[in-house]
Amino acid sequence: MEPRTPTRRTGRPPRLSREAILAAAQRILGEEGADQLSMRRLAKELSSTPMALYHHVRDKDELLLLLLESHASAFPRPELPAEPRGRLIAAAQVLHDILAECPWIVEVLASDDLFAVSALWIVENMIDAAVECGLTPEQAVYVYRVIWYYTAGELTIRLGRERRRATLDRQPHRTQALAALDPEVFPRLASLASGWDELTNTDTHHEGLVAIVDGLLTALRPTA
Amino acid sequence: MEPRTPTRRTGRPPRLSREAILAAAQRILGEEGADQLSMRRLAKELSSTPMALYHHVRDKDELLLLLLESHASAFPRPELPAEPRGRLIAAAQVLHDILAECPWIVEVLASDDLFAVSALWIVENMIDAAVECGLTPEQAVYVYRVIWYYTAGELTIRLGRERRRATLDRQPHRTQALAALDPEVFPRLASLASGWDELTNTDTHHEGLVAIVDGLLTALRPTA
DNA sequence: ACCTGAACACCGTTCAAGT
DNA sequence: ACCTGAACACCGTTCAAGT
Repeated sequence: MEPRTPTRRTGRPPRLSREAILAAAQRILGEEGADQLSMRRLAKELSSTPMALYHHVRDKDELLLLLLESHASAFPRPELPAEPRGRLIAAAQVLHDILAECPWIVEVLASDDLFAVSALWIVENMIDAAVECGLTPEQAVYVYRVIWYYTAGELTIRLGRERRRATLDRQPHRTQALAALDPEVFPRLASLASGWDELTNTDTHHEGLVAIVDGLLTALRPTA
Repeated sequence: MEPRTPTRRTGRPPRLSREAILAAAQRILGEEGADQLSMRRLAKELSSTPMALYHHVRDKDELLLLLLESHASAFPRPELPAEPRGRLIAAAQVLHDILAECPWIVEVLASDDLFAVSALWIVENMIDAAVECGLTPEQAVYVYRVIWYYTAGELTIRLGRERRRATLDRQPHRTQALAALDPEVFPRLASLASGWDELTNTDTHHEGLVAIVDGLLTALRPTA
């Protein structure tokens, strides 16, 4: 009379799982960098074949989005200020901080400017805060987009720098190219040449973000 | 007594040339898109072999930079306003307009945030205008960088959209994903869902740029 | 149901040889 | 000097077959 356990399995028991695949992918990402993460390399890491992976993820893009998803959901979710301008800035900052640890995802995200669901609360907060700042919903989306472009750009260039570091910097450095410029036609660039690398390597994301938010708010807000 | 012509050629006469290679590359770019431009495809276009190309360009990156170079130098160079804020904005706008026609270059440019020499006058003008706005050279470079990130981000996402269009849009659209959100936890996103695509497809680069410039100037400028 | 092997249709680039 | 062919060391993905 005892019924057969309803969750009876059929077929071969799985050797791989999404979790195992994601864990292996994270290992490669951490130890060898995003450029080394290929379906073939990942299969090797799991002592499996490339094709076995396609039983657990639809394609490589889905794999990358799953990685972002797990990274974003593990990220500590900070208290946001109640005051709208501060909330907008703080939310945008979290967005940046989450993605700064996986800039390789921007290439995937760029295809359609949207996100992992576990990061959607950030977008919601940004738009809501912008509306509370006195903007229309349409303007709020526009503010969100400008900030997203800024963030995506910073990440793209961050990724480029990382790649460059990985390729061991054998190419002539930009400082030299700048120093070689004719100071008659490029006075500013020529005089800045020696300090260029230092200037462009400093992290100024946050100040830029604040300035952008304030610029947008003053441009759009009805002058009360 | 007549000396032998000093430019006497030795060896085999060239069948390929940089110009021919660049022209063919531009043809592929225009007709089939940036994704189709590979060294092998380019060789085929020229009825040659992939390896013949390496006699005229160092590698694929150099080829892409040469393409940018020729594109940028052909671009009409507009009069810039004398007034510094306007000049800063106008220069940044040209930068954007030049690159908007070849967003695929951003991946290459991103490796080190610098340019084709025939676009350097823009950077020079941006930094010079920022200094004339009352900023220090260091602040001016920082302003340039924020604008460059914004521009690079817009281009990256533009490229993504183009790629998406090329892959024939067979994936479920974001509007659906947004509409499926719980309006209790994502009230803003849920209510915007139906208009999302339209809102995110409109070109708002210029307004964003102006707002960013003004935001940066008010944040940095000594309150006179 | 889950996994394997071989194959397809590509990449960028190096190297040794040909004219 | 300029070009070719074959090869190296990869990609993501599909398809037919195995257990």
